[in-house]
Amino acid sequence: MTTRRTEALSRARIVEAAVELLDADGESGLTFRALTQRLATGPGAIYWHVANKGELLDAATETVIAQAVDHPQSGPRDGIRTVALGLFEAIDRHPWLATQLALQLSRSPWGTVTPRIFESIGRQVRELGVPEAEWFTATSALVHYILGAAGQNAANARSAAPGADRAEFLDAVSKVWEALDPDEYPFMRAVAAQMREHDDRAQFLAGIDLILGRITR
Amino acid sequence: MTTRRTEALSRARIVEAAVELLDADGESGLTFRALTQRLATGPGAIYWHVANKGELLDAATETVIAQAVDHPQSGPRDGIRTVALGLFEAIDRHPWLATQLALQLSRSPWGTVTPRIFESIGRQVRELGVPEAEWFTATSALVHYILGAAGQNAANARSAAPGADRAEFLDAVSKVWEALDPDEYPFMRAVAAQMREHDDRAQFLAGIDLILGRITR
DNA sequence: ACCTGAACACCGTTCAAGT
DNA sequence: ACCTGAACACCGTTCAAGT
Repeated sequence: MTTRRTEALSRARIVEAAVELLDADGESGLTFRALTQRLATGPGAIYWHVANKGELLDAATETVIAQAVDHPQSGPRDGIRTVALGLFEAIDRHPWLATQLALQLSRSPWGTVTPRIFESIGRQVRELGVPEAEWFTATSALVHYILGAAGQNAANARSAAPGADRAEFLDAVSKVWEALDPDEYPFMRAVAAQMREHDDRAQFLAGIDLILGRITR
Repeated sequence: MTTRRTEALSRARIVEAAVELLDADGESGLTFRALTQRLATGPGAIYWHVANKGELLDAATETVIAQAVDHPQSGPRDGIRTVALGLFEAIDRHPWLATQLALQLSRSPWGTVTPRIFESIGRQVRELGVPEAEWFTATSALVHYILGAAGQNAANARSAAPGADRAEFLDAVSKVWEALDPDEYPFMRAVAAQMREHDDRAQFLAGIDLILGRITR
């Protein structure tokens, strides 16, 4: 579906098209051929506005994540919950974010998005009254949990049979875990039952509260 | 450097060569051309033993991670520390593991490695006396922290100037953080100083202890 | 059963040329 | 300054053919 070009090409338009492709077809959906077709142009035009594919991916991530990390002012505890849920929802809506953020987090030097997330959480950890020596550690624990758990949730949502409802899907996951070798996987089996009465957001927030509880004792 | 072929090709030999390529040149170093050259064979031969590149990557990950998750028996608290440090070291030695594990964790259904890690940690969480309702949440928090923090450490280690020593590198990171905009990044700046007297393993284990709850809670 | 290697479809990126 | 599009180097994968 080639969109007829109405306005001049721009970095913003290119990034916007990239996000659309990623949302529609996942990471493998973003190619320069698909992009040139959608923008009715040639690869050279895109390279005029964007250095390479990595930069494009970073820009797409930044655009989509920006709103989620805006600092709230409801107090540190709810503030952390709000940012965490914002990231959770963003990743749920754009599953490719999970991979992208994981990659950025394990890259050095960091890009622009990751420090923003750290800053947003870290600032509130500080306000929580955590001793200074633990600021970085506590913030790391929260950020890694948020991004990791949200990514896992998105993967689950993505793999659920399109027509099937949630209960069916959770039941299926639960069955897979229960089918594991009882000698090798006693824990996974024990926890499989919990899968059935599982509310993603509630479960996710329970994790946040658990970590918050430990870091504030 | 083409290794002269002395024994017949096998899945094990292929996976071994894949690990060597990944260790030497990172994720981009593993290509079927490099693999065929190193094994002195053609692509068809490899496809006889391995379904596709994804399966090869999974097998490489599994080989290298297997030892780290072997269950210890020193009691749950030290057991978790041992497994965590084992994963930390494995990721430190094979930095491509960080990306690979993150990808596997945000894939559904899970492969073979991720459930093993969950099982290994989860089993000990249970022994710790954590209430049943929190088993999954606490285990998730630990696993995501372990993999995320270890990945970050590996990225740091990888990007340190080859000749430079650790102190120099940490100083450089610290300077980058201190150079951030004071209005937008007060937290990152405040935490930058801690970077200078930073022991990776100690810092990593402090995170584990923080999530576990200090001492006995 | 196992291996060979040419060929295919597709990718990111470049660049001389146009406006 | 911005865009075009053919061309390049490289990728994972296939498959008819050999042993």
